[in-house]
Amino acid sequence: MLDQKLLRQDLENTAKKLARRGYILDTAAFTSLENERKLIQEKTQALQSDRNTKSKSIGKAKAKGEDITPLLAEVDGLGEKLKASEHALSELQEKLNLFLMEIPNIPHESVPDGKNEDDNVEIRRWGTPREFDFEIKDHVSVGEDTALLNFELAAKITGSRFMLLTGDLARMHRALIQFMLDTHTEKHGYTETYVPYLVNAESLRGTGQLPKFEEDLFAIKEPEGSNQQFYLIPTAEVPVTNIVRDTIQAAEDLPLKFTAHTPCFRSEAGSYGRDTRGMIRQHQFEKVELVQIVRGEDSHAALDELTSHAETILQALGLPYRLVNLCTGDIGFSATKTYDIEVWLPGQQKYREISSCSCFEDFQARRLMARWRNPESGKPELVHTVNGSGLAVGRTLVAILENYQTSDGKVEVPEVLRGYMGGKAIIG
RNA sequence: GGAGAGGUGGCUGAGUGGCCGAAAGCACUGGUCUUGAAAACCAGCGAGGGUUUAUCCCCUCCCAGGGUUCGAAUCCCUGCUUCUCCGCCA
Repeated sequence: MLDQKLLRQDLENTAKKLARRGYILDTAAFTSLENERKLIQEKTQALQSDRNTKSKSIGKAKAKGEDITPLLAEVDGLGEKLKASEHALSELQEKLNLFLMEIPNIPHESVPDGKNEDDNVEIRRWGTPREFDFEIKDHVSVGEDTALLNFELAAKITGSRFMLLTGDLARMHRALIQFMLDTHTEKHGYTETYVPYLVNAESLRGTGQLPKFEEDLFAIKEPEGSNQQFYLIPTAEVPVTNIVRDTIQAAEDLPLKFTAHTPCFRSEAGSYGRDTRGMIRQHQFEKVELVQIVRGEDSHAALDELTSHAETILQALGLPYRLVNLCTGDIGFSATKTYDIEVWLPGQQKYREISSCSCFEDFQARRLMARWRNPESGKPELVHTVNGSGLAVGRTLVAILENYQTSDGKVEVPEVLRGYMGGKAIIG
């Protein structure tokens, strides 16, 4: 959520910045809502003030034993008026709030202009794609030919866009998670967390998935007699970032650095026909997430640092990748800047997203009311949030299957994973 | 699932209808004292919003949402949640 004050004081300029990402801010609608808000709020507060002073004088008169009937006559009807005014105000504030909640974040100056992913800017490449001296397969063929990956069974058990891993491939999947978590906790200073996979609507509002993107989520059927709606998490970002919702952090505790492995559940609404083959786009996948809660001035440096932490994993696994600065038309709703890390997939002859690292500045923090106490002012200030995948586990598995396939249809185990796999060097 | 007790500022915790945004203690900040520090003493110290150049002033907030009342932290209802005991369970 953007700062209301910013919209009031610098509306045209803000609209211009939002236009860079293709969002048309309805400035006339905002101005009229805001003007009405001001009017009704002042009226309501005047009525409240009136009620307070009159009620106090009744209390005092009563204490002195005076007759209060004339005073009671004075407040007659005030309650109705006040109630009506308060009601109008809360309705208006709800409208204004919804309006604000649907405005995306302002792109950072360093984000390149662009319409869609074709306009993203490559920053650097790491590693050299391997030359194969045999006919290569894509990850689906490698997995199915070794009988370690099965989509048909998953479709029977559940439906499309699910997968089933067996034997050494399931083990490698687990090994990847362990390796990523160990690296981030031991080498990069993150604190491992285990979090709920079901979250409430308030948490999803805090990180920006609600109210706008409900169709991307799996909602749990509401329990009988309860008014709590739960959702399956689309990313660990939601439960982990919400650790700091409604808190004021001490300055010396920042930055907070959390990592968590969780499954992620996405309905993939609007992606019919995309990546239908293979495990690139699933309803359920595992991810190791990195989250940093930092002071405002540190957030863009933190983004660079966090991105490099994710890159470390690919480097250790020996998987070639490139780093991309997403353009204004491709960054997510809540992000002010996003780097995508794209891994090389020989089966597709393409670099494909394997991690997305974003800086949100205070956009999430404002919704979360996540603050820290600045010792210089003594006042609470909004924190900045930064997060990224370190990495998407399923897609990492895809990259290994394709990059490490052998001429006899097996898969070599990357060196760093062998310790997690009982020393195995080849699977399949 | 059953029975009971709770949820108040950064923390502990008092407050059962008006004089309560809220005692007291801790923590924190500033000062006195001290060569310095500690102790002691003095003072300050919740958050959000409106208005304002700013001070002032005003409004809201004692888990959340409703209700009663001229007036609610306090009374009533619903939900959430924490703790204790019993049952069940991995």
